[in-house]
Amino acid sequence: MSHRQEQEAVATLTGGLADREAWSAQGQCSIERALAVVGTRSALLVMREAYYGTRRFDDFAKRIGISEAVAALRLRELVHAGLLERHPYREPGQRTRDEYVLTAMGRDLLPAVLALMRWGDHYLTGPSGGPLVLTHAGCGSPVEVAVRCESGHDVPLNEIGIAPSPAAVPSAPRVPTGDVV
Amino acid sequence: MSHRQEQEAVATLTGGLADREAWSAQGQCSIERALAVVGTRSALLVMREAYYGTRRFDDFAKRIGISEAVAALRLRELVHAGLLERHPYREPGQRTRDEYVLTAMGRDLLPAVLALMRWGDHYLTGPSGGPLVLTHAGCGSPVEVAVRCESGHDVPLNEIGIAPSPAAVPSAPRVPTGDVV
DNA sequence: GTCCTGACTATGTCAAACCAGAGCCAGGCG
DNA sequence: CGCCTGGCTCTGGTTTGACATAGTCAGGAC
Repeated sequence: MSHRQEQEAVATLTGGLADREAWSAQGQCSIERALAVVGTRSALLVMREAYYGTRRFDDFAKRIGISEAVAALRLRELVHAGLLERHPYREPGQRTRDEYVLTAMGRDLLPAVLALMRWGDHYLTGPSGGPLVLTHAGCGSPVEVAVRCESGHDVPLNEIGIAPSPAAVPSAPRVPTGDVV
Repeated sequence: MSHRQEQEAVATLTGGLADREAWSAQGQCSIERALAVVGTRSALLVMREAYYGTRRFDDFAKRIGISEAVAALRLRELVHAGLLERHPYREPGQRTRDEYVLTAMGRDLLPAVLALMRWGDHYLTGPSGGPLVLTHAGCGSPVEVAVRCESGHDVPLNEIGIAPSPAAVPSAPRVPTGDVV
């Protein structure tokens, strides 16, 4: 069943994973877990609006173009999942309101959303690209999403190796949440 | 309605976008377009399997854990959208079959899927991280997804500037001399 | 007080996503 | 020739996502 498949797969499965009859990514896969949280259209669009700076309930609903019922539901879920936090605030002379602000967890999803956006720019729009251009505020160059390794090499997509996590091995250097910004 | 919002937004809206009452990302947004293609759980999981090297109909259904009806539907959609190609092949001594292989368009979605996976590893699993480790085949270091600019700088998430694309905005704000920000 | 606005909640409906199980067709094998 | 396997399609049903409309509730403005 797996004759020429390995050659042309994007990633290379190693360390016992190569026998695809022997395992399934089902259940514990991080992609599935992520999709359980932000796997709906409206959830990702809520995050998009949050990145653009939207904080208030009505604005989310209006700017995304979803009903208030859906906005309420989605915001509640995202707060519960930890991507957003809800807290009261008050503008001078106004009553207290609730606003929804990004947490570190929510901010760190941005690369995934950006990657999706860049892909859409490239393949799903006309030759002019997408409607928005993202630039590095420091230098003005366009922003891109790159796959690379921690040694700093750019990693071509066909040079990715996948191995089972060394769960039994003493913990590799792990960034303790929240400093990536 | 936009008082203190700009300060704490992740990205900075520029070039006329700052007035959020005046525009909406609705409709032309590349994120929305991308979601129209891979916005379902099963679509992204099909892509995941394709990255792992899966090519055959039954294997997609079995390894993802979706019904064959859904697999058939999703594969047809992804072929139609251009992420996969279907072509016949035959193993020696076997009858001809169809296989589904990634196109460039499909391969280029990998960074988005990887970013999602890394995020899931980080925030949705225990301290040991996700079940799979991705490494650069060349050097063995773990793979990560980075946001950076074309000049090569790493771009902290709060240093992203967003401007209307000079080509794609029909009315309103002109940004004449290249990139402002 | 009454009004008005922002932030929701409630109700009822429709479509899409998914599942389980049965059926169907092509073609190599015995 | 009939069997079996791979690769689907069909039927029928549930769950989830979304919409539109209407209602509630708190609290500053008047």
